[in-house]
Amino acid sequence: MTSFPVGQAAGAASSPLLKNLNPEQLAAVTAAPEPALILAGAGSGKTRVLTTRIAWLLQTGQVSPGGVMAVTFTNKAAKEMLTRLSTMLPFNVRGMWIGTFHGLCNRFLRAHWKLAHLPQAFQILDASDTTSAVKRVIKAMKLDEERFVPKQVGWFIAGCKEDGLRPGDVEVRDDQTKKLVEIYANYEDQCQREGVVDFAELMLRSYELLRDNPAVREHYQNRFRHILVDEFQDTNKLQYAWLKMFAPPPGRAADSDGSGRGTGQSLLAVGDDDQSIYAFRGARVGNMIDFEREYRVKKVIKLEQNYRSFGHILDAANELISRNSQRLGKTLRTDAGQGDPIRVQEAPSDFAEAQWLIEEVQQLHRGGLDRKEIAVLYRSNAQSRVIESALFNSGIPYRVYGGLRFFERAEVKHALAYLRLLENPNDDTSFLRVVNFPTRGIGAKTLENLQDAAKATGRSLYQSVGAIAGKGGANLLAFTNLIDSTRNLTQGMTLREIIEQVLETSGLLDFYRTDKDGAERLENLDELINAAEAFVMQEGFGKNAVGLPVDEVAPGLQTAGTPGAVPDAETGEIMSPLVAFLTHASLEAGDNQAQAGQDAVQLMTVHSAKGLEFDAVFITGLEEGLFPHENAMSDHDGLEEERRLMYVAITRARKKLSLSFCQTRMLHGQTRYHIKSRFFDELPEEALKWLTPRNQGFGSGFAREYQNAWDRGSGLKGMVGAGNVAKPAWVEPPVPASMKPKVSEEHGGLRVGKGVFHTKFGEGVLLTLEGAGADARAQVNFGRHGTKWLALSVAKLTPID
DNA sequence: ACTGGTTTCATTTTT
DNA sequence: TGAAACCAGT
Repeated sequence: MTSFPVGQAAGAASSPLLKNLNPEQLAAVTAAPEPALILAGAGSGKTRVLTTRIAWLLQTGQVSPGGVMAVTFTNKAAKEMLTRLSTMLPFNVRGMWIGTFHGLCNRFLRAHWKLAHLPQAFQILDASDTTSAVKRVIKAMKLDEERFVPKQVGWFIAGCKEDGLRPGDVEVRDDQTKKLVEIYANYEDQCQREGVVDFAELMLRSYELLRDNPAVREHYQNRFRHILVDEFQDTNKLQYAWLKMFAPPPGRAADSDGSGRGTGQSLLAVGDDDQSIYAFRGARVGNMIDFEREYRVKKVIKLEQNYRSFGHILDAANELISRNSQRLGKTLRTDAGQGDPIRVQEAPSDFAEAQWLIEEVQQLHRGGLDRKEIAVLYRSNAQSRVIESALFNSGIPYRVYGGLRFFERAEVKHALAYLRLLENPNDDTSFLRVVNFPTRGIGAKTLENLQDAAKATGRSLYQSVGAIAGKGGANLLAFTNLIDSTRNLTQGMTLREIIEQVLETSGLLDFYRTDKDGAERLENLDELINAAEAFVMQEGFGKNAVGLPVDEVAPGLQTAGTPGAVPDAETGEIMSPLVAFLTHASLEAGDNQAQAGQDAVQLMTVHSAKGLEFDAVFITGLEEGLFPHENAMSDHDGLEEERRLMYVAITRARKKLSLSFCQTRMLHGQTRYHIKSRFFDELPEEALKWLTPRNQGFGSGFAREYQNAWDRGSGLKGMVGAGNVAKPAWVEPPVPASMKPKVSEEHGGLRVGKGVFHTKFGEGVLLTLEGAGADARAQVNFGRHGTKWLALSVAKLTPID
């Protein structure tokens, strides 16, 4: 692909794509194909710039769809990018490499599972799976769980991985670390044995694969001419290193030709150092400065024109953030005028604050503002309780963000565990999760014996069941038989049928049908079936979570035409819809908010508000010790991060911003006295309008009045909350029948129900035929080898009689 | 296996 | 304060 002088590209200037972009946005969109850093302020049209650039690159022929990689952090951001792109481009964008870091790593590892030393159907552990896996390791090592708290050990391991360290690489200074590293090593073995990977492993494994396989690395370096990274300030060390594998900086050893010129890709990093609020989970703002230096970025493009907020709000944000010392430097501006001043409320107590909030919300709503355009932000989740209670008692619909997501619900996880065991019975995490749920008389003692037996032989729990047949083994045997027979029973079934069958034979349905409050759980299990159905429809089976444009997979990998499927080069085997769905479930935990459609006030932490915007925003609990949080106040960096957090909070507001704080607050069961947040002193006085007299003392009549009104304060007991059944966000309108995967009875002499022969798997029975042409795929039961999906363009299947 | 009482802990979180 | 985890007793 030739890169011609940009900006002057024929027709580019007149392209309707570039209309209405401001000069900075235009510069970013049409930047030359070389490393670039874009400092994108809040509300500066960052996503628009990213998507327009991709569209422009494609439209001007500078790159083909397969040559673009765009990385985000959240599924939401990735989805948004895809949606916007699909309206700008005349072709299906699904096949492009646009996704989250983890999603793309997954694609990559599925395509190269052999090189990655993983089973093709490897499963992904979510956070809670990881913790319980770690817990098992600690137990097996007979270590003190007080000293080695599973969750913390999990963080340690993730931390190591995010620094690119394997157990052997960790520097051991003390006994504690030494033990931790041992746990890490054993945990690794266990995961490998069970064929599972955690989130950090997805990243590290694909990084190592690229690092250790020059041919693969070069292939991808040649392929991806344009790499775009969103929210670059949130990248950790490993993610940055991973990006470098695809686009090595000039003059490094990783250079494919050793010329010292780099490999000619254009790596475009978009970020905002002022919105870096995830240092506590390993994000390195420093990556931005490193990037600028290592890639010899010629010019940093700053997007400072804000299209979201009125002047007072931006003034406040600018003034506040200017107090931070370590900044790349950027000042937001707007053409929108000053707007309303920022209202500030001092309340005598947290109850009073909530009550004031209610009045304000009602007034705004009466004034014509949708409730969903009103957000109440707080620093920590615990603060939501009082506010929820007040809203509930006033009958104002509200929605709390955070909390359990759909695929994290216990009943859903149980169902998924059974499904995983069908695919991989050696998944001990899933085995332990459901071996005695619903209860089948398998107690702790039995399981301990089983685990001992498994440890002694280095086999999985499932494989060790026979070994302890004597002691309590009968029930265990019944369980493995249940799994095996369900597996046989579901051969050849559709995903929907498999799940229905599993729910039934596992006893889950019966259990919840008799459980007194199982109704909601049954609904969620029903929703799981719907989700699976929607998944199959939308993805068209076979692609899915993998979504690799098959003609561009990797050197030496022959692939079928199914968009997204990644068949094995030798056998043509593709992921089954079940594996694809399980992958989807771990990679995208689903929505965590109930009643998405309703017009309700939005309650969330400042962290989860990042990236969102509302007409009216309330930032509550602005007290020293809470916001900024006391745990962050000890060091300079911590305080600066709190300030950035406040900056993020302020810049969420479009029209109206209100700040509030309390003199007293119920915290950990005790009434605590606070002074107002130092952030008030860092905001421009002209932009603020104090609703209460400044510096009011404690216990004033004003205070007592509210206090009395709220002392009887009704708790949350018996309240139903804002809806119970999570509606998964991925369920979209039903797909017309014409778009459903084509099912046929016959293909090139193959007939459903007849025998077939495969060079590797031998004889089998053809169960299903789907799709046509290069897309055609078949499901075959090979008996001993199990049931497999095959891409017919790769797999050599011959009919037999 | 289930229950009810006791203890412990409390910042932010996506994948 | 309140939840979640843990433990002891039936």
